Amino acid sequence: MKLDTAAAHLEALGNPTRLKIYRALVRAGAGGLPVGHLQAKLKSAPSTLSHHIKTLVSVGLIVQVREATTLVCHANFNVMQALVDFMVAECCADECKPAQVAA
Amino acid sequence: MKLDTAAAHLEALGNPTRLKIYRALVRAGAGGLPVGHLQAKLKSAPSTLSHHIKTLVSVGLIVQVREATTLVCHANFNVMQALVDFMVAECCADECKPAQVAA
DNA sequence: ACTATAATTCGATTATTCTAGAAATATGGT
DNA sequence: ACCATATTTCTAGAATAATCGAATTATAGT
Repeated sequence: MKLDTAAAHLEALGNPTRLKIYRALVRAGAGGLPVGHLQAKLKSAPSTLSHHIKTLVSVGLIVQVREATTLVCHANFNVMQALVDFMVAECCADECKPAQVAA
Repeated sequence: MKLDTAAAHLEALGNPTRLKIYRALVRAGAGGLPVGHLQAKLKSAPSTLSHHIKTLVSVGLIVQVREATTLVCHANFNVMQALVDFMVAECCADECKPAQVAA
C-alpha cells in the first residue's frame, strides 16, 4: 500500500463520527447496516452523516449496496487488513547496533 | 481504548507528512531519530515539521528525549499496538444469522 | 559572556473540513 | 400519476488545520 493511500484511510478514520460509523459496520459484520440504522445510532443530521459515509466510501473503507429504498453499508475488511499490515510493516527495519551506526 | 482517543491517534497519522515521520521512527526502532534527521529526510520547513511532531507527541504516538542539543524522537510501540487492537476489536460482534434478525 | 547549532514557539495567511438546512433524486407502493 | 420513505447533493457559514518566516529558547563549546 502506498503511503498516501494509507494516510487517506487513516484520515478518514480519524474523525469520531466516522470512526463510530466504521466500527458499527465492523461490529455488524457481513450483514452490514442500512444508512438509516446508522442515522438512528449516531443522531447527526442526515446530510452530515451522508457526507461522512461518502468520505469512507471514497477511500474504499466501506461499500454501499442498494436494497430497494435503503442503502446498506458494509465495512471492507480487506482494506482494513491492508491498513493494519501497513502500519506494522517494516518495524525496526532500519534498526542497527550502535557499532554499525555511521558517523 | 476510548473511541475518541483512537480517533485522535488515527487523525494524527492521517496526514502524509506525519505518517512519514511516524513510519521513519517505526523503521528506526528503539534507537529513534533526531528531529534534524527527520528534517533532512522530509525537507519541510523546520517550523512545519516541529508542528507535526508536536501533534504526534501530544497524542502519545511518539516521545522525545533530549540528548544534549538534539531531540531524539521514538515511536511509542505500545500505543501503536493498542490502536491496531482497537481497530480489529469486536469484529462482527453484532453479527447474527438471518433467522435471529429481529423485525 | 559570546557564538554556534538544534529545535520550538509565535503570528499571520491560506486551505480544508465540519455542520446542517433546503432542495433534489431514487425506489416502491397505491 | 401520486405519495411516502430513504438518502443524497447543493450551498453556505463556522471551525479547524497546514504552512512557513521570524523571533525565541535550549544546550554546549570557546
